[in-house]
Amino acid sequence: VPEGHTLHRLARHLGAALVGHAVSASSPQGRFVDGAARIDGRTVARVSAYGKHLLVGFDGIAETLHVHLGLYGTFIGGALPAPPVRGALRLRLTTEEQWWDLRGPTACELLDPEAVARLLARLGPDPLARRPDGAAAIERLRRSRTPIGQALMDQAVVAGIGNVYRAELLFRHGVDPHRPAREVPAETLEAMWADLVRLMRAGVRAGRIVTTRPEHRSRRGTPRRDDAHYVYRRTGEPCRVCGEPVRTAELAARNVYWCATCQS
DNA sequence: CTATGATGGAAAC
DNA sequence: TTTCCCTCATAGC
Repeated sequence: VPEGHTLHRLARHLGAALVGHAVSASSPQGRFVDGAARIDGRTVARVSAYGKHLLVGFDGIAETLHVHLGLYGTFIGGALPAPPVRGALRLRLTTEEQWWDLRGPTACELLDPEAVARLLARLGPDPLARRPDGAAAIERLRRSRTPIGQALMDQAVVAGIGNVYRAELLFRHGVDPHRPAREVPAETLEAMWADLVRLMRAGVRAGRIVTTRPEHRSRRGTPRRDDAHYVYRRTGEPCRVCGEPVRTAELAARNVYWCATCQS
């Protein structure tokens, strides 16, 4: 589920496995052969995530590996021996101990420092940054005439939110996704940001998105997947708070889910 | 087993 | 506005 939490979790795991280690790099699929050759044998210097973007730096070259998983990319690894190469394997990295396979990414490329700077410059504040800049994010929302459900998905406004966090955050604060962002009270936006930081940090820790409060789940203990969300992908099912059927519509080219009673 | 749609975003039209 | 990336969880047979 590659929203921002997935990328930050991945950066943490990749960093622990690769930083300080030399990697062998190959592109069995054939679409990143030159890039793989450029990093093959080099030592990984740093791994970081910005919004939904992953950056990997290497000793000895100025370029940075940039990965964006898109809608269905995966980057998974484990202890050697590596599994047999299968299907469209864009990039395989191995150390003496571990393998990491990248499949189906939207972006897998080497960027020079200027391109990295341009990439970061077009991203809004990341709730998962070490020092999240809520004031800047709220300022961007307050200037936006677009529906808040659309503005939240704009990576130049907030970096790392995807369709699940959008729907769930708006539900938790009783805000209709179609409401113009600038009409949402400042105190609501501030509460939303603080909540978003908490939710996404929990998402990094758990490796999944859980937004329901315990009292709104059908059972106690660790929520099952069908108990983890208030509205996301629950079209027609009863709202966990008021019982009204959850609605769906298209907003920012994606399905948005909301409760018309709880969110106004 | 196959069919479907999905958490995203850039490029092509 | 449409296409593409070509994975993976889930639903249905």
